[in-house]
Amino acid sequence: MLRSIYNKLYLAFGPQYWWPGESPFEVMVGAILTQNTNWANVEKAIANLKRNKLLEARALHKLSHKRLASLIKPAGYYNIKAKRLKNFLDFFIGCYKGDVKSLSRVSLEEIRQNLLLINGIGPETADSIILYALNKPVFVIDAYTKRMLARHNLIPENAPYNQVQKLFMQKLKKNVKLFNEYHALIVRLGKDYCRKTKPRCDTCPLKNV
DNA sequence: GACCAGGCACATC
DNA sequence: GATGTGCATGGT
Repeated sequence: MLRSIYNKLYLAFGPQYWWPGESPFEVMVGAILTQNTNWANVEKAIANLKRNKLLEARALHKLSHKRLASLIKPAGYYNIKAKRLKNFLDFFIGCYKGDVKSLSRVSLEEIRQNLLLINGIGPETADSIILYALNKPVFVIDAYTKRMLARHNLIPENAPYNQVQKLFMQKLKKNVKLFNEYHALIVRLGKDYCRKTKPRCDTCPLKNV
């Protein structure tokens, strides 16, 4: 079932070329900034950082809370996200010197555990970083994923993150490319068809699933 | 003007 | 363990 959903989505939408970011560090920052926020707003915040040449771990870490918050303002929740970025950078620089390669050497399980200890990084943000910045095979679950499965009666509306994740990871081959594309396709589906209100089920590629 | 967006932590019961 | 609330901008 999950495989045939993937096939239908890929057929309908084609490759999505995720994550929309130029470097692993940009992906990490974007993963935090996009929490409960429209991606277009995140892009504005990231553009502000780029314009000031601050899309780099140490440079970002040095900023005052006030400065960082004002730069990421378009992404919303800017005070709390400034703290969350700082918390992540404390870890990333403190333990790995802000070096993606050294973080990548650690096992998926250990990275995930450590990311989840950071205040402000929950399962979706951790898994997005692991999959899209570090290219390790973990499946990212988000609101769209749950909504899609719930609307097809494959999970209850309020199914917990880990349970839904297990569903995908047990049924699919643990493959970075597949996990990358699948989650991106679900987001695409969610934006175009599986919205919270006014879903467009009549023309949805999963209409007969 | 209401509603929503690629969550998460924390308070309260 | 479940349920509710704050955090905030910008597009539809």
